[in-house]
Amino acid sequence: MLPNRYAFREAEARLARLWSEADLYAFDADGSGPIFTIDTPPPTVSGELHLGQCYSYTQTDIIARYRRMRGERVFYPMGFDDNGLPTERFAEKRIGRKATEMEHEAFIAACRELTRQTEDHFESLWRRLGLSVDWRYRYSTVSPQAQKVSQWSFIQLYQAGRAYAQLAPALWCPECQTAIAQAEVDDTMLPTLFTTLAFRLPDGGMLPIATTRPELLPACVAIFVHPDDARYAHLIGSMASIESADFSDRPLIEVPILADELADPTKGSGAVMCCTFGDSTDVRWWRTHNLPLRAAIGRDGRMTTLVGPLAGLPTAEARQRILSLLAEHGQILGQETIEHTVGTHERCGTPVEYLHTRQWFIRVLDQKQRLLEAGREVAWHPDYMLTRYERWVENLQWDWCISRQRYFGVPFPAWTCKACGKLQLASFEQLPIDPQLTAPLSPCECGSSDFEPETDVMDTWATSSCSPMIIGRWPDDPAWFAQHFPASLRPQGHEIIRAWAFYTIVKSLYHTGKIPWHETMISGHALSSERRKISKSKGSQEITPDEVIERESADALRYWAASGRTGSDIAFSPETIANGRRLATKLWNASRFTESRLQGLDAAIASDTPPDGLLPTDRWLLSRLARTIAIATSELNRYEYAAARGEIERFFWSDLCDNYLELAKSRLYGEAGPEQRAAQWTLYHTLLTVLKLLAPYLPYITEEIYQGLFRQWEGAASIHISSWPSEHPEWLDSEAEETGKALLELLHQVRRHKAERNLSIGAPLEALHISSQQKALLEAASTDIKSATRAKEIVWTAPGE
RNA sequence: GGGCGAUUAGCUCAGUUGGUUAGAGCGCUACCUUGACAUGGUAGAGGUCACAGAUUCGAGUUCUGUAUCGCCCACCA
Repeated sequence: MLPNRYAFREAEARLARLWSEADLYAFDADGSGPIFTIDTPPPTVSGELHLGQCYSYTQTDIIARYRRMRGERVFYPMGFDDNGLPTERFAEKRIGRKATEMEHEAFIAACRELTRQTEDHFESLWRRLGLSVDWRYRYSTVSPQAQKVSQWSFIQLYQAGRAYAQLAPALWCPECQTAIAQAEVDDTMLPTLFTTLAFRLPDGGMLPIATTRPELLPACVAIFVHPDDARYAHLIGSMASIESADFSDRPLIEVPILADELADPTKGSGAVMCCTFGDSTDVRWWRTHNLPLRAAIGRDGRMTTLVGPLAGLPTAEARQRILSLLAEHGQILGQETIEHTVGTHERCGTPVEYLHTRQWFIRVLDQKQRLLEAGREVAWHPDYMLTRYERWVENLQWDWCISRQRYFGVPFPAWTCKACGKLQLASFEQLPIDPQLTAPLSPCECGSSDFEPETDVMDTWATSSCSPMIIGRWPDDPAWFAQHFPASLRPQGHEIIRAWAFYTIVKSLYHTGKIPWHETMISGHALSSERRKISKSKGSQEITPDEVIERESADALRYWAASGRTGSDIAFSPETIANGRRLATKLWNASRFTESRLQGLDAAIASDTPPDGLLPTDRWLLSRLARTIAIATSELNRYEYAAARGEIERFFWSDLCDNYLELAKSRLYGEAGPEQRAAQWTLYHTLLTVLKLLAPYLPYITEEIYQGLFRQWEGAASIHISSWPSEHPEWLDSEAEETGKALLELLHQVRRHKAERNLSIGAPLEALHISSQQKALLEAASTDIKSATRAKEIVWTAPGE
């Protein structure tokens, strides 16, 4: 017997244990049937999981559960992205010391221990949330296997000429002392002193130049004006200069005045310094105009010897000193404070610089067309997300920089020969390898065995972009790889289409010539109640997933996560969570009622074959159910989980509970006989179907009811490995639906009649006068009409009477 | 500045190819302890579908423009 109350805390914990012990979600490698492989996003191990992640991971789980019930062999692994800068910063924060202040080995060991603990914690939350992951396949991007894949990928790309090292201007974070990718740069509004400097012209005239970076003056290599700017047209080609003996290695900075479209006549004086490098325009000009390189800022963010006596100062201090020196010499024409956006490193908030360093790149610029075609081969849900990918690819400016000057990451598996400078790659058998700890297997072609190991590590994207290959066991297990690559589905957030989706497509295309997955489901963000992105909102006032689960149940949290259209952002909503709770309670009570009315339940009721003598009411409900199944199925096929859920709920709440149960009550309470059996059969199968339809959303309550009420009659050990309801076109019955509509209208009128007279809905009626065109249809449902209206007698009158 | 989305009831959201009085839940009002459920039920109030044009017999739905918000990118002298 189902108890009166559903105690979710006890039940959810117990069921989660049960599923785990039964390996319920184990991938069946030897079975038959189509394989559905999910290229799960490995959450970054850089803090706690937040509600935003519960939001998107639940959506994926709903799809996984749906597919599993459809008979597909779902391969649903889970990974954790636990190397690279984000994890290092997380570790530094937890340890309270910086990586640069520790022994290399000790820092790595601390990172490993911390990530292991954190990942165990993540796993327990995911289990509690009910994610139907096959935990035997938990992976981590810093694991030996993932490192091996990542290093082998690099070696392959290098040998194919697609990876190369180059001295190049790269975005650099002086705080983290590493190159970073475009994708890691945030815009921050900062107040800045905007200073106008006086450059001298050959004719003795003066040229005003406005700048926010006066400390880069020693790195100034040119001045640019717009070719159409009448004020300066006559100056193009001549030189401008400024005295700089106090703060530069050259006493006079003298640079050419050049013309370029990118100079904006409306900004500052219309003439602008080009320094190597202040911003990306400088980089562009440096390239297109073949300008010399003068690096005023070093890797540590301090000034180089280019600034003469000021060498070694941090940039901010150098700026102050240079400004006061310029002021002393009367070289400042004006100053104002402005607000402007500065590129900052998203991990630490430090303004980024462009430095000329040796970095590893993967060539992508020459493959835009192929990458666009590949993107179009993937089915995007929702489809407009493809456009974001296309715009990103079309607007790519640089090749993909994959190297980082950090510690806890995947090393580049290579050494450089000190004698001849040739790069030596590790051999496959050596992988994974740290070239700083292990030497090459053979000497260099030139005969020397004196090698300089690579000290860089790869950016996290370089490894996480291999996720379909990591879960596909590339290249060690070709049979497995053939089964799981391309993967069926990549779920991910829309903000990283340009990063994760793009990089994954790049790698997949370069290594296999194929797209990495057939479909991708893009999720939106969960926003806090103030409509800010949850992962970015600061402070501890934010409610945690554990709290919500403890207070409201995992089912209720999942219910919220399945609201809203696929891909759209949604605000955290306690009201929606409460609705989830209500739905669970309603399911529980409807099931208890069903259980009580199905005493003496037998195999015939549980069988798929309906008994003879279904009443119009039964046939109406079944017809509505058939439509609900069809709609829910087609919505889930197009990854619109919320639309599917809405349809199921409407059917359950309104058709089944509010109407059918009231109509069928007297049959269910009344005498045994064909009419009662018809109602029992209808109720049994309708409730079971509703539970199955809701099982992907509310895995706990549906399982609890299934175990208590249905398992003994159904074959499956768990609702989650039972079969998804088939569509039953034979239940569609337009005549019964007509009757149903008439019945509902009748019920509505009777209920209004009672409400207007402040009568209880159960108040008996002496006689119910029905005047309807559909008398013939309704008459067959007399028993049920009396049941729902409590009419003692029905009097049929002709329409118009 | 560019791209993509959003703007519908007090709140959170649906509205698939343009077609009769625009939907749901919450909240609100009134009533009902009815033999599953008061974590319930019934009935009801509440919207000039951001704004301005255009196309059409007909526009929440298509087009153009404007405003506001979000994400992404660019700019950032």
